[in-house]
Parts: sequence; structure tokens; C-alpha cells
Amino acid sequence: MTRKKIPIKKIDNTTARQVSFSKRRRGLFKKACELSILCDAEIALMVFSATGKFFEYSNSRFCSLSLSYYFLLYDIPYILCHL
Amino acid sequence: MTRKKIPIKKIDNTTARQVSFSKRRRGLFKKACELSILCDAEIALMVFSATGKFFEYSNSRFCSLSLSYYFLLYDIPYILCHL
DNA sequence: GAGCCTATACTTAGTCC
DNA sequence: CGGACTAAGTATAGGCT
Repeated sequence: MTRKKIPIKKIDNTTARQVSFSKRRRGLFKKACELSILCDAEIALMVFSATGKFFEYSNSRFCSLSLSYYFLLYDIPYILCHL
Repeated sequence: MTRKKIPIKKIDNTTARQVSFSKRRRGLFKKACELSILCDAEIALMVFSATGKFFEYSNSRFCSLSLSYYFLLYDIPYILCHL
């Protein structure tokens, strides 16, 4: 058993791909959160899984993006308008 | 010398914070890229450094977000409009 | 600053339950 | 599925140039 190096290409096995998605997504969000705290950065991170599930992290000025992912999630066409 | 565990709070030393930002930002973008390829996910990631520099990664349906970060970068107020 | 180095800390593939 | 385990792989703090 135990870990081997994997090539960076789409994982063929569906189960393995979903497991990997859950693990790596958690890792990515943790890293994003750490970066924002450690280095005082503003971050927006949005992820759609291949099965359509949506996950997001953001802080401060990116809060308005919540609207855009709502539109994206439901495939509602939208544009950005300069006020 | 060598690495110690660091607490997850804003790094006090400015130089150390900037170095850490560069290293961790690169790591974060790499992880985001890997996740999108390995697991066939759609990802948008935007980062503003504390000094105002902007970095982004996105694929597929998130491409329209390029407009929103342009607005954010220049502090241009905007709204999202349902078409 | 950016880049290299290295020991340590962290992440995660594969497996089992 | 979701969680726990563990060793191999990866990221990175601190140091140096």
C-alpha cells in the first residue's frame, strides 16, 4: 500500500476522483484561509465540482461575488454593470 | 536554522510576510490548478495582496469574472445584472 | 526583493472499515 | 459514501547569496 506519485491529469476512476476532490478541496480552502490570515490578503475562491456542487471562500471586498456564483450555479445569464 | 511551526496569525515582520505571501500564493495557485485538472472541477481564484497587487486563476465558466476583478482593482463600483 | 537550500511540517493516495 | 490510518510526496520557514 501507500502513496505513489500521481500524474497531473484527470483521474480516470470515478470514486477515486471524488475522494481526491474532497480531500484536495479541503486542503485548498485551508491554504487559502491561511494565506489570507498570515499575509493579510483578500481572497476569493470558488469551486464547482464536475457534478455541479459549489464551494466558496472569500473575505472582505470580494463579498459581492456571492451574487455572481448564485447566477452561475443556476445557469442564469448575467452581466456586470459599471455603476 | 530550519523550519518551525508558525501560528496562523498575521506575520508581524513585513519582509517575512511578503516572502511568505509569494511562496504560499504560488503554492495555492498550483494546488488550484491541480485540483481542476485531476478532478475536472471549475475554479476561480482571486488574490489581492495587502499592497494591492492582484493575482488570479480561473478556467471555463468563470472567465466572465475577469471583468469583476478589473472593477475591483480600480475600485470602480459595479453591480451584477440578471440578463 | 528573487532564487536556492534543507530540515521539518503538512498533505494526501491507497487502503481498510 | 464518510472517517481513520500511514507512509510517500509536497510545501515551506528560516537561512543564505
